[in-house]
Amino acid sequence: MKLNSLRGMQDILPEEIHIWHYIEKNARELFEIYNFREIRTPLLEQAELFLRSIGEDTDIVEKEMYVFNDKKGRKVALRPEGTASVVRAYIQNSLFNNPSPQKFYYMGPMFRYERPQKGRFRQFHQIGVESFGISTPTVEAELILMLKQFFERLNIKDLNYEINSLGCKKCRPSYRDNLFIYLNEKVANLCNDCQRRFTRNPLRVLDCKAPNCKNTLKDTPFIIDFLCDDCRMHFLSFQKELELMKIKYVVNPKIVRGLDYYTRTVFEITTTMLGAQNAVAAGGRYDDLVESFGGPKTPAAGFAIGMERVVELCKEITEIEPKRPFVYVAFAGQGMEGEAKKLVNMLRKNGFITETAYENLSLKNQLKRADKLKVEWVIIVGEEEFKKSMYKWKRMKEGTQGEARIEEILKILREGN
RNA sequence: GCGGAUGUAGCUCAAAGGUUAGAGCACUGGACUGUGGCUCCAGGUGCUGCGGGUUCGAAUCCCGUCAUCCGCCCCA
Repeated sequence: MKLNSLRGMQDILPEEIHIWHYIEKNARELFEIYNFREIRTPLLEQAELFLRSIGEDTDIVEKEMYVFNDKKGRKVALRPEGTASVVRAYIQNSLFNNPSPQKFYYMGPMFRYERPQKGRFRQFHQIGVESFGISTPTVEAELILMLKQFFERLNIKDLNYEINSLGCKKCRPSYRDNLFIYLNEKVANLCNDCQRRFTRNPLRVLDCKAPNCKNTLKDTPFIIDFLCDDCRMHFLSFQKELELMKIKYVVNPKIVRGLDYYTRTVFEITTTMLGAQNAVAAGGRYDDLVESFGGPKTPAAGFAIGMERVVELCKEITEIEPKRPFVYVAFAGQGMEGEAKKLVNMLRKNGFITETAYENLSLKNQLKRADKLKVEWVIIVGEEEFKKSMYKWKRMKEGTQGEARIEEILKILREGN
């Protein structure tokens, strides 16, 4: 019987792991420059954490979450996103007692039971950040700027920055009422999905891509026209910040987001290069979430980057060389195998990526293997040279070679590194 | 959850119901016992995704199932 990985879950092979390392390294470096620090939270949490943060009516919770009972019958869930866990950890560890802002980043797998597609998997990876304690839109602006620099580092271009405001506890109810009245007149013309959404969560209707619905909803009122004074000011000064930093953006009143905890600012960064799964990063502000979990009233904002999608873009755009062994140690002649082993250990202690023959191969075959491994240098431990305390070195690309003592060999390798 | 396309060697693909299922690349060994790439030779390259059915006979037709891809939905 052949055992395969579960649907939508894939192996990341050494072949492409270097791209992941490259992206992760850039994220760590950059985020730490902005004083975000890494936090690691469990992959498994009480299911209720996500029900209460993301929202019970959302698709994520309703049909995409991996939920099951553990051996004691507790309802647990694999995390479908990162924010809820970080908020939980922030409260549980009383991190709000530390000076504001508290800034965290994380990277790791998330799980959603979705139908797999290009750029969409059941186990996927996100790099995310969360910033707690500051209510001014300078926080969101900093997040966007940091994202922009992140993508610049990776040489990813042609991204669209779209922003919107969802208002707050004060202004959203009046908008919702208004939208309901408006939609009530048109509901007969909407698609089946939208008719369902209309009763469940009217805001979701705005996101529909069906041509007919789009047309019917041309004149739908938008939330940004119903913002309270505070929210409007917040949104305007957010845009001002973006302009100061020369970030090109588009206000897209249709961005609704699939998680209920967002307030005020939301944003999406999209690309046209990945087909239907076009969001590479998204996030927003969630000023009520910490408090709703029993923490002190704490404004907060964050974003998440879709790792697989960024990897895909990197494959198309940048050439990142995978790591290859640097030196191959070959041997020829009586008793040289042991001497070769000593040399291998020595080179490895000196930090060179070293490979060697593990079986008794002809020198020809050893060189053949070295060639296939694409190593830069071969050191041959040969009987004749060994008598003179020398080794033969060979630079594979040029085919040049010579003899040298060990100190010189190390020097040559260091210079060639 | 809905609609569509596709599953043959590690990879890219042939074989239009009829011999023992093929080609290129890759892989392993040899020609070459102290020198890689080139060439030549030899060779695993395989439950034709899996399970049924139709047929004298199925990679080929039908049904189911699983997987992948595309679209919807949703999102990162």
